[in-house]
Amino acid sequence: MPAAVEPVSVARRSGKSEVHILRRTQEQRTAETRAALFAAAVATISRLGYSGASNAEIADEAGVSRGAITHHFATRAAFIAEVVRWVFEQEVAAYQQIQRDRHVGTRVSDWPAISWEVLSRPSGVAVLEIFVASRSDPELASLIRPAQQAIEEAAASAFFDRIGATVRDPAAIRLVVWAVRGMALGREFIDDPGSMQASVDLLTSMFARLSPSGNLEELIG
Amino acid sequence: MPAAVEPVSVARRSGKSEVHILRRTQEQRTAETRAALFAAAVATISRLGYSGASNAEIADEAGVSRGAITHHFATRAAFIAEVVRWVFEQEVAAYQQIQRDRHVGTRVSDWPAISWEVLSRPSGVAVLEIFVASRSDPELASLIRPAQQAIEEAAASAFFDRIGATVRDPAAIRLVVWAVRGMALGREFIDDPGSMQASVDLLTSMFARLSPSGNLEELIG
DNA sequence: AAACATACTGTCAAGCATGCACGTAATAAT
DNA sequence: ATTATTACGTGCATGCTTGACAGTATGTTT
Repeated sequence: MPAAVEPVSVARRSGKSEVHILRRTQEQRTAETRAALFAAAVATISRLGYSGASNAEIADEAGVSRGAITHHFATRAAFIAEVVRWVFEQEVAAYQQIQRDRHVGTRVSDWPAISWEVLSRPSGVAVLEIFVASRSDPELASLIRPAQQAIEEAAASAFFDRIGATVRDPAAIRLVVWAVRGMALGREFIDDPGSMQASVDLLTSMFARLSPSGNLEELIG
Repeated sequence: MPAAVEPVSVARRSGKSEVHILRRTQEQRTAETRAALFAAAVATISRLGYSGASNAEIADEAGVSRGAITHHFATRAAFIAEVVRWVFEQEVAAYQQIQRDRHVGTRVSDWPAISWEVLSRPSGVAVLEIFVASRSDPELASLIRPAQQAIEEAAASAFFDRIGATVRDPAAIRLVVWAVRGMALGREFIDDPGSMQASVDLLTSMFARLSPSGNLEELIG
């Protein structure tokens, strides 16, 4: 049936050959579809929660069929693991961009606000949900474990280097990251989500009062 | 078939009637089975994660059949919601017992350690997993919402009353509770789970240094 | 332009979880 | 004792999700 509709790339007859208005290289098609799938996964998990985010839902959100997911990723666990890595890359970039654009991050008291801004976004909460889900999925757990370690080290470097820390005690950074993650998650379950900001501000002010100079030793000493 | 095996309550013939060694009232049977199911739910969620904790797994862990769950709870969501309430009751009791037995809780700097001790237990993490799962289950979400509010108020009272707070600012208590929950969750995903204690200790020392007197105004001021 | 490679779609089978219906065992009531 | 009521076990049916496969469309190479 040559009269079939072509939803995405509209075709026209010009002479004998068909030229497509939207002509993309295979590389572009792959990159765009994968990006759309990653974004759709985050959006769908944010909207429906992890177990509500089936491949069918994600594919619908991305405007493709489930087969596209099957084609690009060997298994669902592999797909989700790549979603995690994609988000991590964006988070690292966001850390750096915030530090650069707003000239913050040189003092430890900047950490809570920066972490909150990055990790409280839908993608941050989505990744946390994936982490929780990985506890019932050994395959997924084994795939995201290395990614988790990588992000932990990347975040640590981004923070420690910025303040010029002499001791790289992970306790402070873990406190900030997981406390902020916990608050981001908790925001989903309280009546007034905006009120969680006050708790973040309190953590920030505690950091600032304990380390006026902004260095880490003063805080952990 | 009178020769059938009776696995739990052994029967003996004495004269014409059968007396059972383990004779419990219906009330006792119900209470014990429900308690076993609650404990089994927590244990199974801790071991396999929420979506790995099917009713079949939980029933196996409790030593009963799936039918027992069906009998006692109208639906799975109702079952899980009662698990949450059961855990909350235990948590409130644990808060009070710790404060009583160890004579702590009169200073805000006691909060992190007490919260950690209670919320980092398997049941605390299990409840958090249930909360996350409720995002994809509207029925479950609507059932645990009131329980969540109740525990929040109960915890607030337990803490505020104990330190004799004049201002009952929820920001501090939310910071502690959700930061601790986040750290308890994070502990499941780092290489050395024991190292999270250092972050809890850091939070504790920050509270102590900012509020040597132990009252809340000093901390949030 | 023809042949090939890659991207994507639609359908099907298998597995698993929940809820339901019915059967059996244990306790309570008469 | 008997009958009733409650507690619990077991098999069936439905719905949903993932993975597999065969087919179609689009892009690339020669």
